Amino acid sequence: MAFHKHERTRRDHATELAEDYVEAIDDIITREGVCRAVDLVEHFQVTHATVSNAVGRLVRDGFAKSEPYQPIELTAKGKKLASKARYRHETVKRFLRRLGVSEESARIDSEGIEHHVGKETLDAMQRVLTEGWPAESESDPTD
Amino acid sequence: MAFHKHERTRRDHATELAEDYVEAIDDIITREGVCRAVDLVEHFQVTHATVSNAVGRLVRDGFAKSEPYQPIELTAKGKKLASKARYRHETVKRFLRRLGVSEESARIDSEGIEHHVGKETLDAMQRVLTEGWPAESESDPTD
DNA sequence: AGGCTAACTTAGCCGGTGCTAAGTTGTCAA
DNA sequence: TTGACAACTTAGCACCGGCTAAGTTAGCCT
Repeated sequence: MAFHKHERTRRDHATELAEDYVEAIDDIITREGVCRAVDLVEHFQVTHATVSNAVGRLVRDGFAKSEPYQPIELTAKGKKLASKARYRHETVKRFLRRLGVSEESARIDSEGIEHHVGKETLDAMQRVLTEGWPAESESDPTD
Repeated sequence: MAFHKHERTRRDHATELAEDYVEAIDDIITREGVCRAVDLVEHFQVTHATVSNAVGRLVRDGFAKSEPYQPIELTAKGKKLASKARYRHETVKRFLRRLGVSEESARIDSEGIEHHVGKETLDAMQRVLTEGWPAESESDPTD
């Protein structure tokens, strides 16, 4: 076990914003061709100043490239993080839909949940989506 | 819908720490009789100063009572939040276990996830725990 | 060319959550 | 009783992620 009891949760928080941003940037580039700061302002409903700071951190951490007044681009590292985040996001959301949760709730909850889902949980959700629900068992799981 | 696209997630973050703390305090009181700051230091693996700050915020926000060098107590409001948090935590964790996730992963992931689970999702998880998996359906959910 | 407007940046503030270092208080044992 | 140690608080720092206000730049229209 590489983490203390709560270290994972704290580490998640540190990268949450970065994940949300690269995911949004990637989506916007796909949809619009390029991503401007103003698109992120719209998407996250925050001010230009906030976006500017956040993008600055992305650049500092090697996730994005940004020249003043130019569209924002993702580095290879950023693209990789974006696709991982989107996969998680989509999987969680589709799983919640399958669980019977409404589109609206699934959208909202999956945004919060996606950052806290480890590989094992994600795989279990994916398995449900491709193979259906696990067998009912009354007692002691073995793992 | 009362929330902007990302407002819920942001609002969740604001209360996360409070929830984690009241939940821990409640657990420790149940287990040990009283809860001292040093117990929280141990539990969260942070310094005394950090705990002191955090408890100060709990007191300020009406969740806890604290006199210097005395055990920490929860207000009615704090107890209510604690039991709500614990219910969510337990439900999420048991649900993950049922999904086939290991004890270790369920423990870690449920800590992160519990704060982002809305009523509808929580109810759906609870339903699985009491009534088993929902029916398989191939197409268009209606809600 | 000049000027307007929208987009963007920068500076400075706040609160939250972490830290270290230093000071205070309570308690127990000698 | 007093001295040592553990528990706790306080002060001060840093970073994050919001904000407002003010300044800068790009692009377009006349």
